Amino acid sequence: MSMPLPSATAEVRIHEILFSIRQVFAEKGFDGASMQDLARSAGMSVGNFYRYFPSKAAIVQAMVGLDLAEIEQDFAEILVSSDPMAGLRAKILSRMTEDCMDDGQLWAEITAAAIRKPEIGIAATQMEATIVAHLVAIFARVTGRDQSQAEARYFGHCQMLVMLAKAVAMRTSQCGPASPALAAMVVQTIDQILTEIANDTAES
Amino acid sequence: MSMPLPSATAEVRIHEILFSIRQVFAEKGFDGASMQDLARSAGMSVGNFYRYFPSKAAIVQAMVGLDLAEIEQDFAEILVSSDPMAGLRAKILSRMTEDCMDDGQLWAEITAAAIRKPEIGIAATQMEATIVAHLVAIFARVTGRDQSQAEARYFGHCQMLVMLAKAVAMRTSQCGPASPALAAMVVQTIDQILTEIANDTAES
DNA sequence: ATTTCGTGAATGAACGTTCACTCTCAGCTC
DNA sequence: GAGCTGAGAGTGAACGTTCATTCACGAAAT
Repeated sequence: MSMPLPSATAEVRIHEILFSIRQVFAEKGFDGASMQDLARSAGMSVGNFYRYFPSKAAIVQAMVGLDLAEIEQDFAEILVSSDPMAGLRAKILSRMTEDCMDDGQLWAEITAAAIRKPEIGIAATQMEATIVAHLVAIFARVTGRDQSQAEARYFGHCQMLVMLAKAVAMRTSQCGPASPALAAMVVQTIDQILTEIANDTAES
Repeated sequence: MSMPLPSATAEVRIHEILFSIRQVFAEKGFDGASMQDLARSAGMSVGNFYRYFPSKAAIVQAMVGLDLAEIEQDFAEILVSSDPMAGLRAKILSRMTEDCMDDGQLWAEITAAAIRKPEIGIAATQMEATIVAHLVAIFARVTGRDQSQAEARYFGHCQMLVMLAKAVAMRTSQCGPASPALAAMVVQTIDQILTEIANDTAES
């Protein structure tokens, strides 16, 4: 479809491909999207496509990796900001309302595929672990505890936050934007988790 | 594979087929499971299989319908019990620990397929609506409000509960049983939703 | 001159679906 | 009872399509 763009290095090229493929994968699913479909959406021939990704699972792995990199950047910004807790809250809420429509669909597919293909499952599990680790780091900073103490205390909170965010995204892509009543419940739950942690600062 | 069993009516037969198919669908996914696979698992030929289900989507629709019927029976028992709130809580928690391993996998597949195939999406949406309606009925009874008032007040709570239950089931099938910390968070959140409603009884 | 980037036809397997067919058995006539 | 009938349950080969993957080959770039 799109002109190949005379662009730079192979890694950049892979990013471009992943970006242009994204929607096809979300719309047709892991098994539903054929290599022919994907190659066409990437604006290249099948043969050439295989030079970039040796298998379908590799595509998903790369896509997860890309999403993770993006999220890690968000976390980096939040961690060094003056009010990490507020920044985190804003990020979570914006994730839920902003780009969900596409992302939720994709996550539903990845979640389903993760259970079947071990390689995808590993990537997905690793992603959650990484996010949780970043959340723990933020909470450690906010409460003034060290990393391991924060992990022991807030591990469940972090997992809960991740699960909630994913669930909302998936629901949104299936049913359309959440009803105000549901949105209110979600926000309330998140706020409660966050304030419970914020009020749990270590005495000096 | 299995002897045809001399069993009764066509409807019963369909239940048997759905039961024996379930696992294949969960393991291979909507597109991944072929009609040949499914027919073999049902212990019959492809041709005969098509006499029971005209398409793959029809299978999922029937499967959702069966699950819904089962859930409706659970709700019926809860509604007439002496302490519906406790019964409901027990049911939700048992759903999350008991049969999740298989069910979560299946729900991940259905959720993903629901976004792609409108017919499946409709069935899934209807299922959620039905469950929410039953929850509203229980909360109406517990708080002594009428149906429409209960709906206006607790719609978000109900949707939240359904979303949470689904999310936990899907997570369990992907990562194994939730960590104690996460389980505690989930239970806490559910209990909070339920007690918030229980404390909101209408003054007489 | 060699590596990289690109093509798209070819291949063989597997797919969803159809179809012509068999088998079984209850109900009917004689 | 013997013989016919037509409907329901079941079969599996066959059809046309699409799939993932490969490959022989051309164009550009170093």
